[in-house]
Amino acid sequence: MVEDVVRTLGFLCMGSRLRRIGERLQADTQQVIDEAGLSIQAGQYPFLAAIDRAGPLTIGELAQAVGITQPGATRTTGQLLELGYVDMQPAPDDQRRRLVSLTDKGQELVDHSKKVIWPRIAAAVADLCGDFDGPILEQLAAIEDGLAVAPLARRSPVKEEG
Amino acid sequence: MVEDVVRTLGFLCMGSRLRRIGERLQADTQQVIDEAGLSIQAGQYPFLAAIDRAGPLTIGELAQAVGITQPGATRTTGQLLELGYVDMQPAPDDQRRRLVSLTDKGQELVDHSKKVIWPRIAAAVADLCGDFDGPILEQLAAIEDGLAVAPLARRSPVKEEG
DNA sequence: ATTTAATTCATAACATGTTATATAACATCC
DNA sequence: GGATGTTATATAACATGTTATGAATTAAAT
Repeated sequence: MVEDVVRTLGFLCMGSRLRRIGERLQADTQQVIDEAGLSIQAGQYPFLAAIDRAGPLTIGELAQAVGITQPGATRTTGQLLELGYVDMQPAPDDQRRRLVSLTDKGQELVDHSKKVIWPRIAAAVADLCGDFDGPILEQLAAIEDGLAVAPLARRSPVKEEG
Repeated sequence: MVEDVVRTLGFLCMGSRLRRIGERLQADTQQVIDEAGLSIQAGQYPFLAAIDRAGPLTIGELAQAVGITQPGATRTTGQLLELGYVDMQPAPDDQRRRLVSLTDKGQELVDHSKKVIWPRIAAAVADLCGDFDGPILEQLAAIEDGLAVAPLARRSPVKEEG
């Protein structure tokens, strides 16, 4: 059995490790979704949830809401259009913006998911994470806030001045 | 300003969120590496570190060590070969296995990184994460162990039996 | 008012993960 | 000891993130 270096190296490989765990969690989440017979990707859910919460959003707002870049939001929105879960139309006051809204089918999926799938996923993840003393969600929030305040490159830099 | 749904939804979007933070951390790490004038990708470091710690490893062992699948290990090893940091030769006893070892150039990079870059990155990440009460590395270990014991789909499932 | 700059989304090219599958080498079993 | 299965790696196809850049529309400026 080979040593898990990412784990061994601790803070040094924190980025790789978070990504790795995130990918694993999302794959597991996908399994729950698939077992429920829903045809949607785990990564597409936050888009629907964002529109459900805030009403129709533009591509740029969706990107912000789910925390990815605009081209990623464009692509996923295109997929959701194909699937018939969202509709898109130019904003009346600004032809550059595209307002993305839920279709009836999309709203139904969201409503059903809120009742059946999302609580189950949240409970399973809480079961996985929540039993430890430190409240991990708050820690993640603090990390995100910390990164916004100062990126790694500005933290504990090598002393360059005398 | 648009609400950050991934953050708002908490445990439900834990996978997306960990991935997102991991990507951000790795991008930041890359910046530190670039500023130090080293020509290597952040994601390639764990491979070199694994060989440095354990001695020559096969492709499969590397995949295990860094926690990705074998095709990913094959690709990254190919890149490290191109860069001249590793060398590859068939295992003497089993021609299917390829033993990947550090070249002199690779060993120099590792030695230099251990002195100059890695401590800096680890310190910066610790600065970012370490100040909160819960020891996040232990929590991540517990999450990984928990996933190995039972995937999400087997946690808090919908009651199907009576 | 026409030119210039800024904004919004789309698209291309790339990075790096995945799954599925092919190929070569080793192991096993009558 | 040759057929059959298993294992290790490579490769193809895909998923989903990124950066860089182009096209259309709006805003600003002289």
